[in-house]
Amino acid sequence: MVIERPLTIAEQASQILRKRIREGVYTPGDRLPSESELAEEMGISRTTLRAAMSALVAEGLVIRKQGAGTYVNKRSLEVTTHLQKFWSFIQLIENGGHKPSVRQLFAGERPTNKEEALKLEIEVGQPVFVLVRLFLADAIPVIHSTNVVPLRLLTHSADAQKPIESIQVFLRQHAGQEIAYSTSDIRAVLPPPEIARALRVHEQQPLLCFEDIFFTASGVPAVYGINYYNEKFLGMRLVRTHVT
Amino acid sequence: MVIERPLTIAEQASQILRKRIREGVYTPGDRLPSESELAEEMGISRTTLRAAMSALVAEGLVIRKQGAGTYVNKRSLEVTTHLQKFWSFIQLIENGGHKPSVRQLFAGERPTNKEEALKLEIEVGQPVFVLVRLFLADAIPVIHSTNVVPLRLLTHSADAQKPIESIQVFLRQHAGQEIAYSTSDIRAVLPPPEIARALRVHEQQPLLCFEDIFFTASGVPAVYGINYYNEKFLGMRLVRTHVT
DNA sequence: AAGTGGTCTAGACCACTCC
DNA sequence: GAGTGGTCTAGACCACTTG
Repeated sequence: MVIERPLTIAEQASQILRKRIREGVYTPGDRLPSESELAEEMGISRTTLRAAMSALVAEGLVIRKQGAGTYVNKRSLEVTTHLQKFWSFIQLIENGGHKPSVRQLFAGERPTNKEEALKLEIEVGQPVFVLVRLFLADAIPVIHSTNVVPLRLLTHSADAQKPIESIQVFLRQHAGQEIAYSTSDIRAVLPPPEIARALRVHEQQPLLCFEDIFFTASGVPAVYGINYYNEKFLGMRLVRTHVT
Repeated sequence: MVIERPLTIAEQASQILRKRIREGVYTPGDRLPSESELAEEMGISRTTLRAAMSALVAEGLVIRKQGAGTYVNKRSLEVTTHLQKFWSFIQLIENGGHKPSVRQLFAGERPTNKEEALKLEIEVGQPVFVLVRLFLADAIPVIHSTNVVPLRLLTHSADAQKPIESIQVFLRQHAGQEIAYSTSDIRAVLPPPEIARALRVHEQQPLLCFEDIFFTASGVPAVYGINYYNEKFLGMRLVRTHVT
């Protein structure tokens, strides 16, 4: 059971605007109604509408021009991935226009190795829960993901059978912990033989590797993840908006 | 001559807070004064202070806990790069704690090739201004950067002698254009021989490759950039904050 | 001059934690 | 219950473009 926080007014407004763009009410290159008009139409303050609009700006969906208006980005369709907020690989693959699926390769306990212990700030050999998954886009393996969680964080024991959707949800359910932030080290690597096999690439094929650490609000490392990403099949595109 | 926009109140407040954290007025793990207190102290509204604080949150410098307070992230020091922001490579290297320097390998005109023409949406063979630079951290080459600008955008001809700091500034000065947003495709590649030589790595050493396109507000591609990044010497770390 | 986005305010109410 | 951050409002003034 997942508890849903009700959407804020600003989030609802964002969704309405996103939908209108998607459905062509506002078409690429068009100027949107002014902020005041939209705010009045939706019955919200201009401040709140601006907050809603800022989300679209950050996504590169619209572009603000002071004194002139806000325009639908002509290239909004080319923009797929938002590294800022990509939390779920499933969504990443869906956004890329592919059919996502997951194969759970391993889920169980074992002692930590040195690397993991260092990153999670625990003693070597302490037990951890390990989750290895393969994400497929249209049945082609694109991401190999390994996640490691210190066992002592898990209050509710994990059911190894049930597939796990996202690490955030997993932690919330089994540890009562919320992720406050994460760091990702981005590297280019030649894949270890096992990974290359799983992703069906040559060992000489460079892969993107994301080494993530997820922290709770108290600054405790809760998850250590190593993710190999075959960007040949699934573009990894980052959008940056010039902040004014 | 560069025209400086005066800093907004929110930006000034951000800087003050950042400075206090850096100088240890607020130390890692500490709770900051409440938003109301800080706002009153600085003589600004709480709304504005929150905007200032949000910047620090996005950087992972502080962590907000509803009902409890705002805390200085214990790991704020480990956080170096913020991919979200438009970065200048110089700053990137400085943030990594190294001494930056630039070697300009080439600056001049030539006709486009097919790839560039495609990305810049111009005809093959149209003249472009090309800038090839090598960025060094403590005299070690870490980034090989090639930028291509359609020549017809450049109203003020470029002085090939003068070193160029950043593409944004270059465009502002020589084309009167502002960058509104950019897209970056992130890939892992084996470097072409020339790049490998410049960065002093083996050709079998995978490198991160950022393929950037910078757009003006009207959605016109203004710069096409290919940047090879040797992350072995300079970590590329991304921070993501869990948005509430 | 009119209209647009950019910034800021003072104040309200709510959800949450427990300093 | 007191104090904190989270959200929202109505309105003001400014900077900018010319829809």
